[in-house]
Amino acid sequence: MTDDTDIVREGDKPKQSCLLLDGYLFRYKIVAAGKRQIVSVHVPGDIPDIQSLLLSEMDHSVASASTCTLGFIEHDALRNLFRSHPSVGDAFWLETLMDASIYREWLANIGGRDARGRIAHFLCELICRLEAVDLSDGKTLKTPLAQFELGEATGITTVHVNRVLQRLKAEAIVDYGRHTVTVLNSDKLREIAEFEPKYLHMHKFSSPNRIVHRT
Amino acid sequence: MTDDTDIVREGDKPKQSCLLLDGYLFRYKIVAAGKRQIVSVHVPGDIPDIQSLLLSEMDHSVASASTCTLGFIEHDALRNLFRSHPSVGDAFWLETLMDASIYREWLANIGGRDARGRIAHFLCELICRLEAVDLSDGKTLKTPLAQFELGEATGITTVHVNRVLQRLKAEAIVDYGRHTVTVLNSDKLREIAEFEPKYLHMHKFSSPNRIVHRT
DNA sequence: CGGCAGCTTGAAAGAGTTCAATCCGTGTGG
DNA sequence: CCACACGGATTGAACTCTTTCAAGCTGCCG
Repeated sequence: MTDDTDIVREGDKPKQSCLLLDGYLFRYKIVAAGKRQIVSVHVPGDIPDIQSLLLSEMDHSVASASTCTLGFIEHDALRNLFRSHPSVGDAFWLETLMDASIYREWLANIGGRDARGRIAHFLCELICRLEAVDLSDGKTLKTPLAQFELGEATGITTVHVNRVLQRLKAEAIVDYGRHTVTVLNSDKLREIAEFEPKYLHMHKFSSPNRIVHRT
Repeated sequence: MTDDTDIVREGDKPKQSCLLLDGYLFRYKIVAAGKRQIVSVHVPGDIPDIQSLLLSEMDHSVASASTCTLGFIEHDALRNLFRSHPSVGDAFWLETLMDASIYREWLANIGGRDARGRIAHFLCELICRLEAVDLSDGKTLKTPLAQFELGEATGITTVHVNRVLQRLKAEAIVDYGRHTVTVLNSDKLREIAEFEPKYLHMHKFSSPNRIVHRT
């Protein structure tokens, strides 16, 4: 699956869900103004659209943010799986609940912070989630979104995202490169973001992070 | 339960969930800046915190927006209920999914629209949800939030909320009174809001809207 | 070696915020 | 039953963050 390709579109009625194995994915909605709002970003291990299991029609789209690898699981298989193993059902529900928790935090982020804070918070969250699946050492990560997409995720103009990123770099806090994001001063970054990771409910995971079932 | 009282607080580990029978409830988070962000509003029939069933520690607070009536249901009872009746489990999961869908729309709303559009959208959604439970005729509703709270929900300053509301009234679109909100021109309101209710997944409900189990 | 997508830059305009004072409705105590 | 008190609503003016527009730059793919 290559860059910026839709995997499911608003209005679709998928018969399978996907599991992200490698790369980044994001969900977005089109705001009538013609703008696109990215509402979540997904990292390997996530199951970005189990919701289609119960809500037949997609209310948003899912697209790949990078070259990525996905596994597809038929809805029927999923349904059988969690009928016979209630704990699997719980796990899916939990996934949904954690998604919701992240949405709440994003709302607070976009609704309550200025551009600088929003971007810092976005990055803190991503690092945290990547560390949990061993894809970051807390300092470096593969750039998930282009600058303009970062803007679409945080509700900021491309131009302004750019200026904020430049300042963060000049202040030796983060360097948001095209391929790699490098955190230069994570204390400062967290401070700007007022980052408090409790909402990620990370303690739920011990390694191995997830048990994955394929069909 | 009277006005603006916390029902559950961030950090709590509730052993019961509540069902909103009458009045309004909202969830909020404190952004470190000292601001409060309201992340959702609930109307009668909603079960605002089933999530505590699986996510033990609250990552946000729930408060009453008005005098309201609630039913409490023990977690143990809930768990038994949906263990023995899988379809009830589905119903709860569905509730969570619909919440998530609303969060996504709110993100698009706050991230993508200006103050006027945000407020219009907020109102359109509320009316739609209230109509579904026969608490509005589409023109009139009991005011859910004070102006300053409307600001906390949409990420706008009280002062600016006030100015926007004044204009909406002057243009004969909505009259946001202290006790009652009156829609004067719902076509125009929807137009400003670019409102598209698909995300509410309303077709899921036929009357009677919900089957409620008490213990 | 194009050419295009995405990144940069500058200047000007605008939406929304901040601050600070005033008003108003309602509920409370005397 | 009146008067004060307080939370919320209003207003005005100054200010600033963010957007907008528009043009130039750059790295990378074909």
